[in-house]
Amino acid sequence: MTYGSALSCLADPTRRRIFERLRSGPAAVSVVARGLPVSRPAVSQHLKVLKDAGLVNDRPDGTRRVYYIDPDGLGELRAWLDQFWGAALDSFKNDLEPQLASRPRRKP
Amino acid sequence: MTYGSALSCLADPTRRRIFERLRSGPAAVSVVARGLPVSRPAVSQHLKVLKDAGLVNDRPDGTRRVYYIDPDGLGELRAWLDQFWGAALDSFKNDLEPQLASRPRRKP
DNA sequence: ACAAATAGTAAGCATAAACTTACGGTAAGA
DNA sequence: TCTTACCGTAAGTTTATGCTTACTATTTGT
Repeated sequence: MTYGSALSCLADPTRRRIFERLRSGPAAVSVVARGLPVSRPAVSQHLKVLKDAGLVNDRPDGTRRVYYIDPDGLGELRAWLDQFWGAALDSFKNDLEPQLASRPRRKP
Repeated sequence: MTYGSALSCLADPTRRRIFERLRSGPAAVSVVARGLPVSRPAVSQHLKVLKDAGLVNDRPDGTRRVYYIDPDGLGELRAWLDQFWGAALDSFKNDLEPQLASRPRRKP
């Protein structure tokens, strides 16, 4: 259930901004924190959550720590999302009105 | 920013279960509530949130209210997600190591 | 060796939100 | 008409979590 944690992560606006910042390339924690309205420790905590969810990875660089997007986590999320497409969906929406299988009424 | 609310919605496990239940076809509120460990009003509240996010729609059916997945909301979410793919991503991950543009060091 | 820079962690607080029970409202069948 | 089934909303409680301010650790450069 790793897509669950991925969704939890990206539900937070600040975490989304961090993630979108990383889309333009790897960056160290303080670099990411610059331009965000929260403190650097907050960014550290967010990055930890993102990493636990498999959405980012990090790499040491001196005293710095460079974070970058991990496509694997995104892949799982996308795979889960794609389960919701298919012919059935549109046929349902466009009022073909299938007969609602389990529908206990008082009298047939 | 409707993908934001979509992500918030699907971050909740109960809401995900409701959404996945609807994947197998439209269903009334009490039918959805059956098989879930929460009360029926809770399901009603969740469905309202899902509807506000554009992920589901509803249709009256007597005293019942039939909910079904709205592909439009899913589309926006998917479009946002797709922004994170591209050649850049994999080149970043596989240690091609771009030079980290903004990197103030004490001495060059 | 010492100082500076960078980052992670702990403790504490405040807000959001998910759930329950109770109530009101509408549509259908006898 | 009156009863039953179904649904949404209000009020209130509890839990989760995002943020801040310390503090500690590690690495680099002089």
